[in-house]
Amino acid sequence: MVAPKTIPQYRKLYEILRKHILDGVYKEGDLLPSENELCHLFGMTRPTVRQSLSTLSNNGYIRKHQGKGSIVHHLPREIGILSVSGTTSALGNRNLETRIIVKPVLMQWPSDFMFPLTELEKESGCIYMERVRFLDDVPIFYDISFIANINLPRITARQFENRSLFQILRDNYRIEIKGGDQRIKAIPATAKISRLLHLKKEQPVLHLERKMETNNPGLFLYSSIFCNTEKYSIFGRF
Amino acid sequence: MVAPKTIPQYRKLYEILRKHILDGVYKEGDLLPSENELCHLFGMTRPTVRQSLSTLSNNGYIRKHQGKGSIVHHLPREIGILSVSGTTSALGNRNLETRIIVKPVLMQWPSDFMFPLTELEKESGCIYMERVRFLDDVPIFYDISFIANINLPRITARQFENRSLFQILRDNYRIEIKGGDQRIKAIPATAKISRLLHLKKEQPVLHLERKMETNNPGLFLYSSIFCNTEKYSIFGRF
DNA sequence: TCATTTAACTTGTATTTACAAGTAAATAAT
DNA sequence: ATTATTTACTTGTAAATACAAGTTAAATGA
Repeated sequence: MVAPKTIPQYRKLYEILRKHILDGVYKEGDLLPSENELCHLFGMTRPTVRQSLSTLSNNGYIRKHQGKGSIVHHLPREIGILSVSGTTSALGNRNLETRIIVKPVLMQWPSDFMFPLTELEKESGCIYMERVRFLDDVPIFYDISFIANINLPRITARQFENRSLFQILRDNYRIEIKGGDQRIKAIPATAKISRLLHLKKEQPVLHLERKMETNNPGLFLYSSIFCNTEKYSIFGRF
Repeated sequence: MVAPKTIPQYRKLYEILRKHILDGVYKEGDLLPSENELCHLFGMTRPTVRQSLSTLSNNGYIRKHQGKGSIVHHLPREIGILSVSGTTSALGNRNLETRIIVKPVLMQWPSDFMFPLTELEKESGCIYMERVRFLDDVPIFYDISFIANINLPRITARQFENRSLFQILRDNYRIEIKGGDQRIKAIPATAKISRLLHLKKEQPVLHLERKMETNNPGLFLYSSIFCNTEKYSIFGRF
C-alpha cells in the first residue's frame, strides 16, 4: 500500500455526503442540509461546500434547485465503473462475484487493437486478463482487460479474485481512474461469448469498448466488455 | 421565439470556447490560453474563468492538467444528445436527415410505459411522435418520443422536419435539457424495426430508454431509441 | 376568508486575495 | 557537456464578501 496524499476538504465532504446517500441516511427525494448549514457543520466556507455539491451533482447523486436546495437523486448501483439496474427485480444487496477466466499475463498487444496506441505503450507490451462477473449466480459481464506494462511491478502475481482491479491499482500503485471514452454496439453473441454468458448463439449482446484515463498521464486502461442485457440493463446518466 | 434571459459570463465564455473547439480554431491536443490569459482577454476573474473551463472539462471538450494547462480533447459528433462515431469512415460533415414516421399527436400515455409517471403527467396526456434519422442516407436511429402535454401550446402544429426537437423546445418554449437517465440493452430487431432500419429480422439493435430532465421542474422528455450499430457506434464519456 | 405583499430563507453569480502544488525551461554548478 | 537548482509559469485549493434570483411561508391587507 502507498501513503495517501493530503485530501482536499471539498473532497472529504463529497465522500461523506456520498456515503450517507449510498447508506440511505439521505434517501431519494430528501433535501440535503443547506449550503450554509453544511458550512457550519463542517467548518468550511460556501465556495468549498459548493464545490462538493457541484461534484455530487455532476456525478448524479443530487440535483440542485435554485431557491429550494439540493435533492437526493436515485442511486445507481455500480459494478466496477459500470452501473446496472435490474429491469425486473428491485434493487438490493445482490450477490456479486468475479471469476477469472484468464489470469493476468504479460503479452504483446493484439495487432488489430480497438484503440490507437502510443509508441511507449506498444514497446511496453500489455497485461492481459479475462474475467466473468456474476450477479446472483447469473453471468452478466465478460470482461477482457488490457493495461500497458508501465511501472506496475509484480502485478501479474497479485490476487484478483473478488477484488476490483481498480481497487488493486489504487491501493498498490496509487492509480485512479479519472474518466474515459467508450463505444457501444449491439452484436450477435459468438460461440465463446454465448458459452461464457449462458446465452444462445447469435443472441444480441451489448459490446462496450472502453479507454480509461488515469491520474498517471500516458497510462490507460482498456476494456472490451460483453454484457448479457436480457434481464438487466446498463444504466447511465448524461 | 422567447426573449432570452441574461446569460452569465462564465456561460458566455463556455459557449465561445466550445464553438472555437468545434470549429477547429483549437484542435485536438492544443493548449488553450492559460486561465490568467483568459481573464485578461475577456475581462473576468479567475474563478469565473475556471467555472467555464470546469464545465468544458465535465462535458469532455478539454482535459485539465495541473502545472500544464487545458488541453483540447477529441470531438464527438452529436445528433440530438446522442454522439455517434463511425467505425470505418473518417469523421466529416456527414449528410444528416430526419424523417417523420408519425407526426406529433396528442394521446394517452401507454399503459405499460417504460418509466413511472407522476399524476400530473398522467392527467395531461402525452405528445407522441416517431422519427427516423439518417446518416449518409443510411437509417441509424428509430426514435419514439413522448412529452407530457404541459404548457406546450400549438406544439403539434409545428414543423419538425430537419430541425431538432430540442431546438424547437428551446426556441419556442425556452425549455432546455439539463440531463437525464438512460437504460441500454441489446435486443433482436422486431419486424417494424428491421423494416425501418433496413436490417434483417432478429439482427441485434441497441435499445435506449431515456428520461430527460428539463429546466422546467416536472416536465420530462422520454425517448425510446433503436440504433443500428452495424456501421456506427454510440460514443460516450464517463 | 382570500388574495397580496413581505420577509426569510434557498442556490446562483462574481470579485478579490492568498498560498499550495505540479510543470517546464532557464540558470548555475559540477 | 551534463546534472542540479532555481525560477517562472501553470492549475488546485481555500477564505471572505457581496449581491442577484428563485422559493416558500408568514404577515398583511382588503
